[in-house]
Amino acid sequence: MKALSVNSINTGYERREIELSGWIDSIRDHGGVMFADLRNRSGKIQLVFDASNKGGDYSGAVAALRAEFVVRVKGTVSKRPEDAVNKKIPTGEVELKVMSFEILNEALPLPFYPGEKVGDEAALKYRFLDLRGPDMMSNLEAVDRIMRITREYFAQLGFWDVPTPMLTKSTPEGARDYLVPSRTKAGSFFALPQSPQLFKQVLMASGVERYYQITRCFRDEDLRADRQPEFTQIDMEMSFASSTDIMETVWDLVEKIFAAFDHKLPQALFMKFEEAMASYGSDKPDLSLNIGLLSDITEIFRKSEFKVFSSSVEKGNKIAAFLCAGDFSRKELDDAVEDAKKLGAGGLVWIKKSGDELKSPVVKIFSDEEKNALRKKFPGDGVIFAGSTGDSFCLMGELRKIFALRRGMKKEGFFPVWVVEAPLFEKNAQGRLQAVHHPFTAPIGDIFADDPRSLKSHSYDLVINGEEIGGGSVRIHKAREQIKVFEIMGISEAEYREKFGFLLDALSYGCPPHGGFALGMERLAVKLLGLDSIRDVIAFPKTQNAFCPLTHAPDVVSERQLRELGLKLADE
RNA sequence: GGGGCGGUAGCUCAGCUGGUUAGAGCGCUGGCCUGUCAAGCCAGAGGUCGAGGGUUCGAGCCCCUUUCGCCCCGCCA
Repeated sequence: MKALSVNSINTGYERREIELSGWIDSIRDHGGVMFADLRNRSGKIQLVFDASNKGGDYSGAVAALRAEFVVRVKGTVSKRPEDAVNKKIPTGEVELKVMSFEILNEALPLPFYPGEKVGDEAALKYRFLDLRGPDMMSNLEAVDRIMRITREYFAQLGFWDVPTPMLTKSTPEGARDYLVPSRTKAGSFFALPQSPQLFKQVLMASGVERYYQITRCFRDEDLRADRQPEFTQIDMEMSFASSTDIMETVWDLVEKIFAAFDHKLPQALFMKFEEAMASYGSDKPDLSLNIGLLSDITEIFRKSEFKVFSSSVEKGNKIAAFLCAGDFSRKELDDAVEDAKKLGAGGLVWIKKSGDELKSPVVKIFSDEEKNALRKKFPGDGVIFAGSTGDSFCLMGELRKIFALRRGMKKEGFFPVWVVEAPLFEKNAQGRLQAVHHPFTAPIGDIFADDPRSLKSHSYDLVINGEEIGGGSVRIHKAREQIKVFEIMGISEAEYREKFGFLLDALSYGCPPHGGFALGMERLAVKLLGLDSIRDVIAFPKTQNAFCPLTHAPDVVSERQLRELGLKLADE
């Protein structure tokens, strides 16, 4: 196959006769001479159909060619006149004097043209046109590059790509499953995997030692800009490895991927989960925000005359506060209070601080002691914002983010951080303990002896600029520890045997210690390319209603298909 | 499940306090034009104003219902 990249055609090709295939991009007919661009995925070059040129077939081209027709052209590369050089394209110094052309396929007038900015509905319905544009084309190339680097990297380290089932078993916790009815076992269902988690652990029990996979995961939950019902994980697991081994292995890959896009990542920081919550109010701290960290000022106001605070503290709430440098107008402060209310706060206290001077409608209620303690907590100038409603750290963390973005307090570049040692359990809405990470995460400490609520885990999430790029952990590799975790979570023996029996079996017959990690490939790509939505790196994404406008999936099926599966639709 | 924004020509959008025949740019069709590259100039075609109902003498505009798209909360171990 002859591979001539359009972009590589330059003056070195002058007077050479070449043949190119591609699409007709912008036609410019001057009457007597017609220009058009030939575009394919490798670039664009100007075609010239000249009436005065022997064999140029100007009138044939004018009559026959339209935008986005697919053609094969033969012609001679020639240098453009000095004053006709186009600096905007790499091939701008040359053009192809077309001697003959063949229309490989015609195109109807298009709803929109490749590269044109168009709304999501049209873009997804005519995705092939959208993808034909240079931006989407380069996004697809970027994803290919990420996957190729990943495969080469893991192969070199002796990781094996072991595919795991797409038709598998529904597991009780986590996201809603996509279900696939079974024909041979009517009334039973497969689930599409939410991740290959259990299979990769079984592979460790099998002695694979080093596994990786670039694989699809499915979760039937509501969509967001960074969430699709199906997405891609770069998944890995290794035996006999410590947290550090795994983080280093993942980090080297992430660095290589960023380097392939000319980004040098700064060394990732390590931050304990606790600190992330205390300083950022989030398990996904955004270190690119140039705004004061959260502070706990609960103790300052525990006995305050300012009842908004003291009575909230009495109810067991904490008071979280941060300092935002710079001045706020009255309107901005009012907006800030509105923001806080929208997030579910009863209100928001603001205190302007300049040197030792504190100004605010509420500051006259504060005692001297309280004022001094505030000055000590926040030595800088600006506005102190404080909130005491419910989960005040989470809420103030959100506000902090909103203000920083609104006021342009965001640093350029990537700020990676490992968030480590998340608690093993948290209380859910029903008051039961559930796993913060997942129930297969190994505890730090003794699951049998220690208070489960105080146990931390061998977990590590990689966060870049406030976005979770991936997460992993060292796993529990002993059956009796795994069983203990299920028990703490209030899962009955019957249930964990039924749902996780195969995992417990695998752990019971000589399973090595192991751990692993999974990167969200699309999220990584979006960060890398500076895009807003993972739809931009997925060739055929779904809308927010999990619908595909291109294929019209999901769709109804025939009565016969349902019958074969032993299914009947409920009325209405 | 909830909050917000939006749906007007093929595409991107404007449309005032409810008032005559709903506009623009791009694209499309035809004509002119020999150096453009988002070509230019002239002319033309193109509309169920997402759908349904209501208020009104009169609705693209107001009200209700519904549907689709986007952003967010819940949810996503």
